[in-house]
Amino acid sequence: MVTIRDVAKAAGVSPSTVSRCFTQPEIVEAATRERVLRIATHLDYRPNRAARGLITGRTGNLGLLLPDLANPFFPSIVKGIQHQAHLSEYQVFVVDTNEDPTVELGLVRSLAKQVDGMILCSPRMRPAELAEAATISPSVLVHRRAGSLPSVTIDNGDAMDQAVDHLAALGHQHIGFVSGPRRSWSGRQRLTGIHKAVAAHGISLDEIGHFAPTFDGGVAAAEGVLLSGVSAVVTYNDLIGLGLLSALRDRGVDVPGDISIVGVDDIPMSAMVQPALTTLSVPKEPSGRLAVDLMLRVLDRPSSRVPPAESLTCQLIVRQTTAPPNPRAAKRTPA
Amino acid sequence: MVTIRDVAKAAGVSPSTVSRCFTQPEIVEAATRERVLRIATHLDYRPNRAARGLITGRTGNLGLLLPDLANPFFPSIVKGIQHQAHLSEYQVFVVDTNEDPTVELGLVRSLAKQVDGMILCSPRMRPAELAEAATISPSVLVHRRAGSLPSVTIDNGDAMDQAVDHLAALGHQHIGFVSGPRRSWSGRQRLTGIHKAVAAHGISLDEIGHFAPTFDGGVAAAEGVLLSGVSAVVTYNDLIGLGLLSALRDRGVDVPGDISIVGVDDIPMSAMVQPALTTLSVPKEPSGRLAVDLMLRVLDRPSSRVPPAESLTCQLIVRQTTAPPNPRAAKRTPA
DNA sequence: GTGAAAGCGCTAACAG
DNA sequence: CTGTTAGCGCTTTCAC
Repeated sequence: MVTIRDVAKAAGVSPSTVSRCFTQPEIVEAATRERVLRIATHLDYRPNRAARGLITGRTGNLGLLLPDLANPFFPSIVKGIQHQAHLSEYQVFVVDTNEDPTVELGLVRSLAKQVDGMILCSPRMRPAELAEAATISPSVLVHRRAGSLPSVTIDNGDAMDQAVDHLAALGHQHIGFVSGPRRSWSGRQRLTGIHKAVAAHGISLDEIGHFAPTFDGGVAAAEGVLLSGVSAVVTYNDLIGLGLLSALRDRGVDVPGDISIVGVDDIPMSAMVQPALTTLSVPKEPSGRLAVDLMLRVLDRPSSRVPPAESLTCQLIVRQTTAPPNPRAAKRTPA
Repeated sequence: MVTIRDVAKAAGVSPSTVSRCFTQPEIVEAATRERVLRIATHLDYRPNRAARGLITGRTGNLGLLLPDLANPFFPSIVKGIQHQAHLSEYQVFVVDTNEDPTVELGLVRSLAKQVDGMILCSPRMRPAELAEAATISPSVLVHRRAGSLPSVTIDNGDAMDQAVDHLAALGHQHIGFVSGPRRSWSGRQRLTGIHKAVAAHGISLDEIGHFAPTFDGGVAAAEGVLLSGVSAVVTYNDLIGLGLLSALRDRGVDVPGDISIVGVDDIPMSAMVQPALTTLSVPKEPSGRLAVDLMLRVLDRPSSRVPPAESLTCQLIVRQTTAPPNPRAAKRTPA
């Protein structure tokens, strides 16, 4: 392993000078800098970040906590985060909590020493725990807001507006919202959002159950949707929408003929399925990038008050699971 | 931040003793050990792994390189790797190369100092580069074999046997293999495997193009499949199979009525689509866990010759995209 | 503008 | 069994 001393010796300077060439290049004389850098390259010298971190207190690492990497919604976010982190020479530790809220805080603790900050993506822990996590390590929240912690979220209210506008324009008068996990921050946002949107249009809304945010959750929702007599639903996320779509078709219910479906997320699957799912596309890589930006800003001036919350807007993608309501369906739904 | 000295002072012992309590508990007297550990817990002391690494030369981190986290095949592997790594108190740096072979080696270099070893998952680099990577950091390969590097792969030959057995039993006489990236190690394995399998059954095989291992790649493959006149195909992976399925249906070709499809991987989507894709399920989390085991074994005794290559077997999952050949289809295919 | 010295938190000889 | 000493690779005062 080639150390800073090897470079120093080869360049005929002191280790301090070599160090400065990397950390504050401008304060070392151009000529020596060139020489040192050239020799460093030639020797394939790479600063040991752990050693550097020991003294600077900065590791150059970021931690990323997320509930389930196998949920197709998350990989794109991870990619966005990684991309942006690498631009600033940060590495990222990814930790999958397997949807278990009880391990989250412990993981933050065990990672704290090795990272400069944590990005908590859709964390399931309670607000008080979140506040504690932020105490342990500088944290930024993704897809959630809590206290005055920095966060990047999406505008769920606007998203619901778009969904309801679309459905109302198609002629739907009675729609449903298939909700996800009871404790999901986004879920609550979407629920209150759709209530408002629906009121503005003077159409009626049914809340349908709480279901796991998975394909199987959507399958389980089918019965409730049918019983409610709605002509269209917005689902908590695409996975539920896809499961619902599949279960409905299995029962001979036509989509969008009998029931329209709008999902949220725009996961890759939604475009691949037939009929392709109409959905609200939430910016994924951008969210990730923004989260890193926020993190870096926080790290740069820990005390100063940075804009703590960024909000991104979703985009409605009309595909094949939405259409005007079927008159027959209306008959099934006596007002 | 509480250091080893704080604990030492509070316990009335030297830092070395505290250190030993964590690294070699058995050599310190039971009574003192208890006391030290209790105080450490009470103070919420956690060893600084970077500082430890500086002297032991072991970081407690593993690096994981993979081509594309958004490919639904990889998340499960990552989960398996993480799970097993955490059991041994290892953290893992995940790096997504965006399918760019040219950056792989560089990433290995830049990560080398911060990890004890690298897990290279479906690496796209050339064998010589792979050898070089292994020089830089202890490496284990996943889904690829090269030289005598430790690796965990799947038995592609057996997988192709299973696929062809299934298709032959159904009565297919002329099948196709839709191949993926030209330089994929697994792809070559599967190709030679299916040639053998087909020969054993006395049925004929068409190789159809090289396509990107994506849904769109599968869409692009549809024309070639139709032109070839085969009554069934095995695709390089599920994503291609799914794209093909979709494109075929768009053209009014019935699956499995007119053409049967067998994929490889068993990604979540394959079970969710209608008709659900018959596929060869490759063990994903187990592969990941095994890779970590191998890594740890290598790290424990770097010199000794460990069993370098583990091979896992796939399991055929018969779903709805395979059926006996349609007589009409046979007409389209004059022998 | 550059070097010498000190020390980040920890472990590894080496004594005792 | 435990304490002392030295030093991992690096950055950072502080002199010069």
